[in-house]
Amino acid sequence: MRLATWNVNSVKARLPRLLEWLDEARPDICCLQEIKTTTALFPEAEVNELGYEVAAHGDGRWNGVALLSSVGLEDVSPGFPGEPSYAGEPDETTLLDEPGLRKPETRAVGATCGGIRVWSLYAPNGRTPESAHYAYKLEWFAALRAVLEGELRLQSQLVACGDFNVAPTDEDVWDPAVFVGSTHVTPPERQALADLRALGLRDVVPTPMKGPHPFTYWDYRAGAFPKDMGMRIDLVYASQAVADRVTGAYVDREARKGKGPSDHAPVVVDLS
DNA sequence: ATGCCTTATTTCATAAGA
Repeated sequence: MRLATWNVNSVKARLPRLLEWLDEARPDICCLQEIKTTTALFPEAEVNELGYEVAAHGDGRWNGVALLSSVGLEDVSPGFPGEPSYAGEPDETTLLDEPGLRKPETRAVGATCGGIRVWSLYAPNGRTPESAHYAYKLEWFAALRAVLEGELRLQSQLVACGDFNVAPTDEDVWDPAVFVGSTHVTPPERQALADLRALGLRDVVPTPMKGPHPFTYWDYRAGAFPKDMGMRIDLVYASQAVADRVTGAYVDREARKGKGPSDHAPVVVDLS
């Protein structure tokens, strides 16, 4: 079985690249992040053509996640219980469940696919450590941890993957000096990842197809990709039972090349 | 060659990304 996760940075803008990649890499389960469209406007028919069922969860311009599966898609969960809402100042665009109660952003979708509980996750960015967005990011990880802890009691086959927006170690950024004082590398963010691993989740570190670091993201600007100025922020956190099945994992950096790429590359994991 | 930002929307400017 082949599992993949990819922050596509708009499923509409990336549709030709996405379809081409799915056809070539043939993952059985594919987690997508930053679809940047609504659930209703997800290009479901095009993906169905390739043999995938779709669970999309998006609300418009920002964020949005999806799960594609050719091995079944059951017990779909758009978002998770206790998922916090952004804690900053609301404005006229803020989505409300009811007056005064904000809806969570569309950052998680879970489903059971081929006997594995799978989560496609897009963690908040955090912006700056002083920002309300940063506190929200840490709250979001804490709420996620609680949900995964509960699910792991019932389901040994589980994988939480996606864009975690945290580089686990200094080895996972191209130049740690550049990130001093920035989000993605602070001790509390790294502790949030450590708290997930403490549940028994294993970081499935992929092989970089070139260079020493398995980076998954390179900024569009300043020629970051050809210079390999990247970060490893797209992660596959697998339960021990899934980790025991891993036969290989790699970053498909070919997908970051050429015309109209996402700024993230897919992470591909093969399971026995 | 891997090649110097991109996306959707409140569009001819802005906010956000990490």
